[in-house]
Amino acid sequence: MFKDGKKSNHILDSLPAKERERLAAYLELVPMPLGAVIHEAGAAQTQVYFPIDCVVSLLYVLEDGGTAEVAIVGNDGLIGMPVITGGSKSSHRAIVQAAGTALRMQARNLREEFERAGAAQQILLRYSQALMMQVGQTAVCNRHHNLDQQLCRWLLMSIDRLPSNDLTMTQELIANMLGVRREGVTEAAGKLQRTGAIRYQRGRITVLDRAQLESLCCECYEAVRSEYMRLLPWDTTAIANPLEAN
Amino acid sequence: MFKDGKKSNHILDSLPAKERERLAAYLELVPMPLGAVIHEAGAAQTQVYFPIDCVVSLLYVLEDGGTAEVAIVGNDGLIGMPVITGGSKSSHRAIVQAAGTALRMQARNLREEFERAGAAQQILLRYSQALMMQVGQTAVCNRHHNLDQQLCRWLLMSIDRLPSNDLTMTQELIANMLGVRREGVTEAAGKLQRTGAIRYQRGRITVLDRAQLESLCCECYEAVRSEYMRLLPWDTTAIANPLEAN
DNA sequence: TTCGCTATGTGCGCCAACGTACAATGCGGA
DNA sequence: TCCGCATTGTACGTTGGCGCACATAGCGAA
Repeated sequence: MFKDGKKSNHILDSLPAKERERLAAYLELVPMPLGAVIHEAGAAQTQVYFPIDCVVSLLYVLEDGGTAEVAIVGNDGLIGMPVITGGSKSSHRAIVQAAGTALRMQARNLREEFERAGAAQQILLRYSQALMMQVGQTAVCNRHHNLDQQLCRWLLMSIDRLPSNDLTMTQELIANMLGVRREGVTEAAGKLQRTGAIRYQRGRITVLDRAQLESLCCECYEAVRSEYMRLLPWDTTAIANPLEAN
Repeated sequence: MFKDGKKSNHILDSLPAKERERLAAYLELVPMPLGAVIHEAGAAQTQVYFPIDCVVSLLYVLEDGGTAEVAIVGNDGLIGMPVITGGSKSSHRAIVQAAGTALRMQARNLREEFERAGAAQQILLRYSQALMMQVGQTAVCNRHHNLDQQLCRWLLMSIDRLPSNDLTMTQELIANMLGVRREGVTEAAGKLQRTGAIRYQRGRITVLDRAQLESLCCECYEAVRSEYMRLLPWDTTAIANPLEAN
């Protein structure tokens, strides 16, 4: 779905040629190393990032140090919505969960493009709705679904945004994202490995049987996926007139 | 905080006189009866609502009928963000949790005002950021905090958006909102009643000791409250130049 | 090769919330 | 006044995830 072989960002790809070229002048390809904190919670965001082949998590950090992921962003979106919405700061830490590259630009340049009220504005607004839905689904999933299901959802959402089926990620880090114990992840991942759905060795996870993950997963994965497809049909033929595509 | 004695909606109040008058022509005062479904999940939203003295919940309904609230909206916000963001439909059911009144207008009229790119656009975008933060905090809270804490948060958020400290609400309905068992709410509410924080009788809850609720509550309540204050300083003196108020 | 560190495996008691069942209570209408 | 129903109270076994403790196993540097 999000995985398309092309190394690009769907938000940028969806723009008409003129807008895309205008933004291209500001864009800079930057490496996104594993674990890098792209934006700290509460800090003003001066730059925005369009992931190409990396995955970034939006994480909330509690006073006691506990963490919980509220959303995953890959080449389907961008990091830096508060730049658009005007609040400038976010309450969430943006941290690189899978290394790769992204296109970066100054926040003010994106803000200017948004204010032109063209296709970019339309697409950015739709993305904000998609992101809101994803965050809401995280809330629902946290309430109602068990760790096994949530791990499947998380794995699927992650590899959907990456060029391969491999993740470089320890169980400890996955536990931080899901806001659960590391031992719980070990147990859930062990089940998946025994049934052949995944394989893992010391910080490297490979999804072997995607269909099995989908069948074990809760409905949240598909709900978010289909809402992203509805709101952001990044297939360029479908985006011709996004307003009709609702 | 949100509770100010005035019967009004903070989004509308924050608008400069010209914008407010322009919108006033489209606004219609409507009753919001308890339990009314203002918008069903997946249906196109043709009207938007600015609550005055009612509270509306955004609820996600799972395939098995389970529910979970993702956000609470009162006179601090509006129902109908998808109208602005362009997706038109929402995945959440909007249901009246506390009866009262709201101002209603046609979606297209709000959309037009948004497209003028004036103060209304700025405020609506900031509201979308505040709402996003609230939804994210629901996710975090669902993951890390127990029912006692969540009930306190829920009660505080609700009465903050109402003119009095009374709620007409059965424990059964609260359980639906929090996505937990009714018996669990009975137990948690029983504790609060024994310590004198609240009083309740058959579908009517009165908050007696707000400070006690705050002390029993998790950090999520205050985190959301302060983010709303930062993004939407609806005190008209503070809103004079919202862009500087970030 | 060996050592040291990081990652994973496993076991245990504990607790919050669950599902279920049923009792008690109070409000409103006949 | 009394009945019926919605609401609240209580109990009991089950379960998923927690906190803790410690064992095992790979990988990389010396």
